Order: sequence, then structure tokens, then C-alpha cells
Amino acid sequence: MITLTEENYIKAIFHLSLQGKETVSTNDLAEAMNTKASSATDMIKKLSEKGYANYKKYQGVILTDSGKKVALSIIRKHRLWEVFLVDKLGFTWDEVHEVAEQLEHIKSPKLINQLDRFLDYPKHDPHGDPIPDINGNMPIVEKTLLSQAQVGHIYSCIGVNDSSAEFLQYLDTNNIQLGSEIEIMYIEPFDKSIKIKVNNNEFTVSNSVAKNLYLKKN
Amino acid sequence: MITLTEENYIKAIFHLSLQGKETVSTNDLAEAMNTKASSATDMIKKLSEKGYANYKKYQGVILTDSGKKVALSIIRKHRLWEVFLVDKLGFTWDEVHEVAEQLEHIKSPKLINQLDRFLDYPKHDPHGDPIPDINGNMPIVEKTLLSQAQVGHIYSCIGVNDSSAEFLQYLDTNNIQLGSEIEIMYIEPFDKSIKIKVNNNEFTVSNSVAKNLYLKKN
DNA sequence: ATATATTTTTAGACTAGACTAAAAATATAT
DNA sequence: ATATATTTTTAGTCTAGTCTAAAAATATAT
Repeated sequence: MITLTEENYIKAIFHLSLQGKETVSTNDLAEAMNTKASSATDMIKKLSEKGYANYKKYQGVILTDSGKKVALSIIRKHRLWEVFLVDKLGFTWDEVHEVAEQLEHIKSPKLINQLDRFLDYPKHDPHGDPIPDINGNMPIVEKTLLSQAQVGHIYSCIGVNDSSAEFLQYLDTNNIQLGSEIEIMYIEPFDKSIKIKVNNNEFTVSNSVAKNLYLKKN
Repeated sequence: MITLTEENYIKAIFHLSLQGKETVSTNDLAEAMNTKASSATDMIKKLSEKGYANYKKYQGVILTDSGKKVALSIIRKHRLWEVFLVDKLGFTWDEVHEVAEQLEHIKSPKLINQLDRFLDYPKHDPHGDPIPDINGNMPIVEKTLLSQAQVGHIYSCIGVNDSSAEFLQYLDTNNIQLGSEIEIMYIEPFDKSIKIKVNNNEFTVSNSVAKNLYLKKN
């Protein structure tokens, strides 16, 4: 049996190992989980014993295939529930995360597969992130951060890095949605702020914003 | 903050106090929760301290208004999710209970109210039980057990006492559904089995079955 | 009314998951 | 290369919820 806490640690390790180095450090994991390093160490040991992770003292942790499978199953559930909340219950994209964090732990294969069907097999969640299929396969999208985009090119918005309500509301205010076309006009060398054109409307976004918006080259 | 375990104890106390004496004994509660009496005692103390229950040593436990409110909120969630599972995801009425036991603990007022609307404000769950409204009001239905019905009268099936998959499947096999009209033909004094007519079809059910089917006089 | 049986509570121990404080290992800087 | 700083682990403690075994209260039977 896998506990709710174990699931959350596995999910955190999975996400951390995608954004950055392969192996996840105890401190980073502790920070992601809002606990102390000693707690993270304990849990890493436990996950290793249960076969979800590989771990050598002082060397950080990596998920095993079994651990990755667990992570992808949770991510599938999380993202399908997000689609449900937005498409069927009228939530906005900045309201869904917290509730989906709870719903992702419901255990019932039939539930999640019927939900998938009810939603007509969506490929992406409301933030543009891909939904793993029933076997845990998740298409890899070659995405670029706005902060790494090239002047003169046109991109489409395909997702966010930060799904906090604040950031998502900022995007709404500036009429940036999933699928929005974004043209890179000018990058200010001094503070790395970027002038972009969206819906024929030019404005400048800060580097902190640019580091949290994923684009795909058109 | 109220924990998942506390919620489950409160729900159990609520259900036990409806079916039987007003105050719930430690042993009955322990049995309902599949734990030992000592664990039930500990939890009863804790619920009393938190204001959800009133308790005097050796005298059993009763929910306070605050405790009842918690119970009704959980029951509302449980039953709404059951409707969702059957109406939208194609579950059968014997498959929903276990999943609803998990879903009932999701905390999000917006979620449950939007779900209520999405389902078009249902009044009953798939087993015929009434759904409490947003303020915790639950209509009281004057229901009769089949085992207490009177020969010669015609009733409608309005719910079940036992929602185990086995019992619900028995009902399906015999074409007894919610709303089915049931005429009481004859009660066998020896073993209290009852001959009934459903859909113009006569057959006999045992007393154990009769004690788990709720009817309403037509 | 007293003995016996049942129910309930208490006392003490266990596990999961968290914490603090200190020790050990690794990384960085001069 | 050695001293210093940072990261990670260990050791020991805490809480929630469970358990067993024994004690205390209540109920039942003669």
C-alpha cells in the first residue's frame, strides 16, 4: 500500500527531476514539500526500500521505473480532474490546482478511465500541460521559455511554469491565453524584459514573467 | 482543522444514532469503524474536546449541532458524488459506494456546489437516499421496511438499508429498482419470508432481504 | 443481594510522519 | 591544502491513531 504522503513525495521528485539535474537533492525536495531536510531523508529511505526510488547517501535521489509510473498516474489524474473542473464545472484555470491536488489521490481505475472518456479523451489540461495516457505515456513537447525566445519569431503559448493564481490572473489581465500567438519584438539587455505583441497589442513583460511562460515556435 | 479520521467517526456516529437508540455505544462505534473499543474511546474524547460530540464516561456519545453539521456535509458530498458516478460516468448503483467514500472528503465548497448544479440539483442518490441541501437540511421520508409492510397493500421501493454490492446485485437480478411498485401478497409466519408481486411477477424473498429494502406506501 | 458477565476505560506500546539539534560528509574559498 | 561553509544524515522527541492487556464500571442472572 502506498500512502498519500508517499505519493506526494514521488510526485515532487518527478517534477524536480524534470526541471533541472537528473538527481534530486534532499534540500530541494524538502523545500518543494515544505518540510525539513531530515524529514525528506527519512522519506527517501522509505521510498528506496519500497522500490520507488534509488538512493545513495549524500548523492540525491532518482525515481525507479516503478516510481515514475506512480508519478505519471498521479499526474494523469491531476490533469484530467483539472479539465473536468474547467470544462464541466466552470472553474477558471487559476482555481483548479488546489482542488486537483486533492482529487489526484482518489484510487479507482474505473473512475479515472470513465472520466477520461466523459471528457472526450483530452490531450492537455487547462494550463496546456500534456495528459499522460492510461499506460503512463506522456508526449514530450519541445517547449521554449519566453525568456529564451528569439527576437523576430512568432510563437504560440502552450503552457505555464508557475500555476499560482497570481500569475494566471496576470496572464488573464494581459489577454494571454493558451494558443495565443506571441511575436517577440525586442529584448532589453539591461533587465531582460521583453517587448511582445499579442492580439496586435504591444507591451513589455518582465524577465520573471518571461521565465514562467512556455512557448512553441510557429 | 478536522482530520479525515475524525470525519469518518462523526459520520459513523451520525448513522448509528439514526438507526436505533439516540446515544451511540463505544462498542457499536468501534464495530462500525472496524477498530477496537479503546480506539473508539480515544476518538470520542477527542471529538468531545473539539465540540463535535457530547460524552459522559460509560454513557455513550451524541453529536452536537456542530457535529451534525459536519456529518450532513459529508453525506451531501457522498450522495452527490454517487449521482455523478451513475449519471455521468456510467457506474452501476452497486459500484459507487467505495469511490464515494473517498470523494466525500474532498474539501472545496465551490466544487460541491458547482457539482450540485451540474447534476441539476438532484434530490436523491442512486440508492434512493435523500441529499442534504447546502444548509444541511435533509427531508425526512416516512419509510417502511419491507419486513414491516402489510399484506394487501401496494408500495414503492425508495431505498436500501444495505448497500453492499451483493445485495444490490440481488435486487438487480430480481428486477427490483428504485420506484418499482411492490404488492405484498402473503407473509409466511414460519420464517417471515414474504411473497411479493413486482412487474406482474410473483416471487418470495427471505426475511433478511425484507429487512434491507425500504418502501413507501402508495 | 451477591456473583458473573459484559462493556468501557485506562495504561502503556507501536508506526507514520514530522521536528530540533548535533554529527558527518561534501563543497567552496582562500 | 587547509579552513570554512553548506548539505545531508543521525539521534532522539512529538502527535495522531492504532493496538493489547488489565482495571473499573455497568448490566445480568441466580
